Amino acid sequence: MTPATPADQRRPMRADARRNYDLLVAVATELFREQGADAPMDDIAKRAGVGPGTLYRHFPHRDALLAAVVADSIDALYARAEELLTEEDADEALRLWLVAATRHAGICRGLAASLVSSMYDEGSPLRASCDRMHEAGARLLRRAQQEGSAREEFDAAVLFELVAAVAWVAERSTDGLASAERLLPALSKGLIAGR
Amino acid sequence: MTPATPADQRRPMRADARRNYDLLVAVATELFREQGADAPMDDIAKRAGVGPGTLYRHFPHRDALLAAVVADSIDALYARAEELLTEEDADEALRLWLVAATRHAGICRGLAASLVSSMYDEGSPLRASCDRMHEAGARLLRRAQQEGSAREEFDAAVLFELVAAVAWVAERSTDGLASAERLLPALSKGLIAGR
DNA sequence: ACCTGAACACCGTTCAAGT
DNA sequence: ACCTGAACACCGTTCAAGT
Repeated sequence: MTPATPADQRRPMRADARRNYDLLVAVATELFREQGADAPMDDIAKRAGVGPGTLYRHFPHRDALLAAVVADSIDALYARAEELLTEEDADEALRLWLVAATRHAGICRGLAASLVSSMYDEGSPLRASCDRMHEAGARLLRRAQQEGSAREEFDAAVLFELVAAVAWVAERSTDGLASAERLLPALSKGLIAGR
Repeated sequence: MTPATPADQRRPMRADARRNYDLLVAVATELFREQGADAPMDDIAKRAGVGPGTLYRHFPHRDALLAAVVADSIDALYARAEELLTEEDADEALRLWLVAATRHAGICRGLAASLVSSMYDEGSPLRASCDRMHEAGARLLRRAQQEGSAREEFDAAVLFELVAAVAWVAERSTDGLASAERLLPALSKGLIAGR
């Protein structure tokens, strides 16, 4: 499968630049978790002790910073997908994937929105993350359609959007992840019982 | 059922104030539709030809303005719910409600988010709209559970959140409502076919 | 009672000057 | 090659002065 090759490992950087890069990612991870993905860029720069210009040099858009912040979690989620592919019950594996993916999107408020947007935006820095989640979901869905009893008419794009949508609700509900867990069964089982 | 009694019909106002009030709602309706519910307040005031202070006097929060803007559509949606309650097939009525409610949330980008937030916020000016949609959904769901084959374990809150979530996805997908229509069947039928 | 618009705070983003 | 931070643009919100 596609190995993780974040931008920060490809290109060599001057030592002070690398220090700033890493520091900015660490600080952004904190602030995004505390305040959501729309935390002031200025605050991130300030807490990292650099000028705003430095922040924008490394990460021209907010999404570029967000992509760096979630890179590791995306790796973990992808690993989880591979694990689930070895689960004997294909339907159950798909259900567990929905749970894992929803939890992942809960890293910070606003992530679900950025991920969905990147689905429709070729040039987004989050595109790689989006694609990997998409691919992982596609495999699990296909297997559940062939070996299990997942309906044929749905595809990975629908899967991805539904997960993002549920994560989005969880973001603004006071009982957070609990609300996501109330919603997910409706996706797995459906509101109307099959004949 | 609860009759529509918008704030602007209860309290008498000086003629110029009333003119400004109505103008602001009309202008906001336009701008929200064009640019989404986060259109600059200043632009609304400017296009209406009033100072920002006047706007804030009538509508202390953005949501107060949004509530006034969607009041009519909420009435229409509620009427649609009553109509659907007379439909013979209770399951089909519920399905059609999902479609109607999703379309309604598509009035402007950002509406779904405000509606969901108001669900968890007692004091929100959108609370009344939220409650009416909630109530309408509850009736249709209950009937489908009793007369039709809707699953017992879901409630109106779940219904409301799922509709908002689907509308939210539609807002940021390039193919708009079409994507909502791809997603809704997954809610009605469910991803995994019942035994 | 209501309106006006200047004023302030806040934030994203750029860029000239530095090392 | 990279950093700094002043500067600008933009927007939400308030409030003193007006009618």
